[in-house]
Amino acid sequence: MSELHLRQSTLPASGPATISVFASPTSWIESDAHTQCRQVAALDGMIHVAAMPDLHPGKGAPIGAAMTSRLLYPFLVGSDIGCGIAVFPIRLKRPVPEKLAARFPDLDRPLHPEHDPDDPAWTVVTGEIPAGHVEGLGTVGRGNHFVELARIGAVLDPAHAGRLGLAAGDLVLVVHTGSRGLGERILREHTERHGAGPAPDPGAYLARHDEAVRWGALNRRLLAARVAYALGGAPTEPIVDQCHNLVEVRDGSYLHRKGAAPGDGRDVLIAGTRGTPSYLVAAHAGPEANYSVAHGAGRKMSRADALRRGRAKHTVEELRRTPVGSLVVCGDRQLLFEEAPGAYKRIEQVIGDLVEHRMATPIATTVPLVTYKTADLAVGSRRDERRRRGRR
DNA sequence: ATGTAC
Repeated sequence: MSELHLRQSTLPASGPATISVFASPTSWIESDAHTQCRQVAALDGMIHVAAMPDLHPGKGAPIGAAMTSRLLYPFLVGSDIGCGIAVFPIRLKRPVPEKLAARFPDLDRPLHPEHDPDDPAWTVVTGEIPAGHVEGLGTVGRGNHFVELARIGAVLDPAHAGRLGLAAGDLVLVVHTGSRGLGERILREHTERHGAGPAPDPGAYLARHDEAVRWGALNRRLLAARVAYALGGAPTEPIVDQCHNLVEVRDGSYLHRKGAAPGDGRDVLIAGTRGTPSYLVAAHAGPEANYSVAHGAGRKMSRADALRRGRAKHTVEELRRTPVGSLVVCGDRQLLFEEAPGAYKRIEQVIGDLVEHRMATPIATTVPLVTYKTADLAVGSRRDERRRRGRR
């Protein structure tokens, strides 16, 4: 009887490539995303498209998919090469969201080796900066990127959580960001010459891609260190750090992941939203899933729809103070609406689909306390006011 | 998701 649960829906593919969708029939997936999966499956050299339960339409290619091919297609990774989610343990004395939100540093302001040589966050940089790319280091970016202080909520696999050094109530920093301008430049330089076509010299693309992947991982460590110092903690090694936009050579073909995390025996944080928990899972996805799992709740609405509907439904204050009691640092009203929890699918449904298809086992949830999206104008003006009054 | 142009 479990056989039924193991089977995933299959979309008719126009070419020889196969498509598997790992979502239960009750999980709503926008039809444009299915269309994009068929378009990808029809590309020259495609072997198999695995769609995750957080599948949604992207720019040209679906987001939430793992795609194998005999040719390397840079656009199937996208511009944010190396984007991923890392989890860093942190110890703080009294985690009061209101106080900590005001202490988050400006993560839109880059750290520059020459302009900020004394910033303590540099201690996490031990080797060379990948590609020698110093622009934008230590910045979080926009869109769905964030840095979040969270506490471990439900512990669903105590033994596994224990091996990671986690117990209920512990604090972590969750960092979701990528390679900023570097990955964007790498894709643009390919697209200017070859459009959506495959890389004529896969090795040359892969060399630059690998640098962007390393840059993304370094950026997540820098961000965690910046925030840890600002909140009165200390930098730590990540206990989880998986990249969900990348390509790897596997079994002689190219496995492209776009909004899909490596799922072959690794621990992954699957992001919820800025008002719901996220799930730390042990991923064990097989070949049908292209060894991948979902990377987050997945957008339910386009940014335009979320903005339009959010404005009618929510006040800014509702979105800055979430249903789980956390605070969202975001001085950009539009981004606040675009990233509202209601613009995303229910994370429990996404995790449920992964569990049903035996692709992942939940370890623990992380519950947001403070999520940083972009500099809060109110905080800046309060600081200025204090300075004017001479209270340092 | 991005830097940059409108």
